[in-house]
Formats: sequence, C-alpha cells, structure tokens
Amino acid sequence: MARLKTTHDVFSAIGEPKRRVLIEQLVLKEMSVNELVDVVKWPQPVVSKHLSVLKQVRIVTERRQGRFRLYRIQPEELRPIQEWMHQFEKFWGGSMDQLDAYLNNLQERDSDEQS
Amino acid sequence: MARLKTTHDVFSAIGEPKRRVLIEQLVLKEMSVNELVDVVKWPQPVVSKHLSVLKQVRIVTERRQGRFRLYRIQPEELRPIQEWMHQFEKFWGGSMDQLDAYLNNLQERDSDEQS
DNA sequence: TCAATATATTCTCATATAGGCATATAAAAT
DNA sequence: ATTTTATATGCCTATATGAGAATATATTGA
Repeated sequence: MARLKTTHDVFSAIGEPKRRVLIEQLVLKEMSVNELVDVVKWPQPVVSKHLSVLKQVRIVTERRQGRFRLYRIQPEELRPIQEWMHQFEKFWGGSMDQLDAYLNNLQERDSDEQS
Repeated sequence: MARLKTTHDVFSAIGEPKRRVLIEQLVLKEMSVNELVDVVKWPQPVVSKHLSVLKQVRIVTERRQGRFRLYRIQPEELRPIQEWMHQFEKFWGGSMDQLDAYLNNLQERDSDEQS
C-alpha cells in the first residue's frame, strides 16, 4: 500500500529533524509550549503538533499548570533506540570508545576538584 | 511546505522498520540481494529499493561480484545516532549502566586470568 | 547468439504527513 | 462578563514515498 504512520513508532518519531530539536531542548529542562516557540522560532501550531506526536509515542509527557502546559521528556522511552544501537558497538573504535570518553571525563572532573 | 526526504538523512532512514530489518541482517554478514530476499521474504524490488535508500545515506555499500551485488554495512555512518543518544544516558539506571557492565566484564576477565 | 540468473528501474497508486492559516478551547486577569 | 493569554485543532495543500507490477539491464553460461 503506502507509507506507515510515524506517530506510533519511536524510531520514526525521531526521524523528523524538528522533533529532534524539541527533544534536545526538553532534555535540558521541562518547558511550556511558548517557551519552546521562543527558542526554536517556529509558528506555535508547528510546535504544538510535533509535541502532540511526541506525546503519542510517549517520548514526552504533558503536565498542566494554570494556563500553561509543561512538557517533560521521558528518557526511558528512548531506550529501545539505544538498545538497537548496541549491535554496532562492536565495530567501533576498539569497541570501548564510550568508556574511554567517560574515564577521561572522570579524570578531568577529579583534576577540577583538586584545583 | 511538506515533508522532507528521508533519503538523505540517517535518522529518517532507520525510521522505516523494513530498513531496520535489512540492517539487522547485514550486521551479521555481507549479503547479496537474493540472500536478503530469502531471509526476509519480501518481493525483490522491495528489498532493492530499501537497499537503494540505505546506499544513498551510506549506511551500506555495494560491491559487485559477478552477477551478484554484495551489500555490506558501514557502521561508522550510524555513529551520529549513537552520539545523539548520549544526551539521555545520564537519565538511565544510575547513569552508568554500560560502564558498570564493562567494569564487571573486566573483573571477570581478571579472575579468569588468575585462575 | 540465446537463455538463464541477479538485480535495478520505471510507472502508478494510495496514503501519510509537514506546514500554513484560521479558529476553537481553556484558564486567568480585568 | 469580557478580554487576554496559552495552547490545541481543523482544514487545506503540496509532497514524499512504500509497495505492486511490469520491464529493463547486466552478467554468466550453453
């Protein structure tokens, strides 16, 4: 037949670049729709519609507070993606890049505390 | 205006479930089109078309060998996704699941060597 | 050369949106 | 009650594209 709905699949949901931008903002902090509009500079309905998709796939939740609707990320819902990515890790740089990065980070933090 | 092409974006490319299935197979080993058809049981043109998209975004490369075309995964191309996912790791299970797993692994290997 | 095999391409159709615009809804403030 | 503020919805259009069917292309073999 034709294409399939992206609105019920986490993988497709993050396939849309604007939705990734919204996610990147909401990772930083819970925000209202107009706060997001201020940041991304898209028309409010565009933001609301993408949020609606993200809400349907449960990547975000909505919390009402007076006139505002506060959107918050639900990182657990993105786990399937992380898990799907595991299958590639064995190909990557000695297979332990992330660990290296993390250890380096720890070291840097240690030095910071000592200084 | 309207939607954007997925054919030039790694994130959108893996948004399509059938393409993820093909990737999952090609991670295991380089395969020809008909080998893939045998595995997934879809019409050959369907497989070829999805491979074409994956080739355009460079997730796979094609190598000709006689009448066959062997497709091989290019894991580096999926790195941007892995990197994008990093931003969520701090939310997950003590924030250091993967590291914990790795350290445990190291320890086990140490014990093995000692035994 | 001709047939067989392996794969890509073209054409068509159905459908899923992304975004624009206008408007509806809902809560708060006056 | 009326207005203002915050957000969602509905309608419309353009376009992307997944899949089916038929066909084209390319390579090997007889």
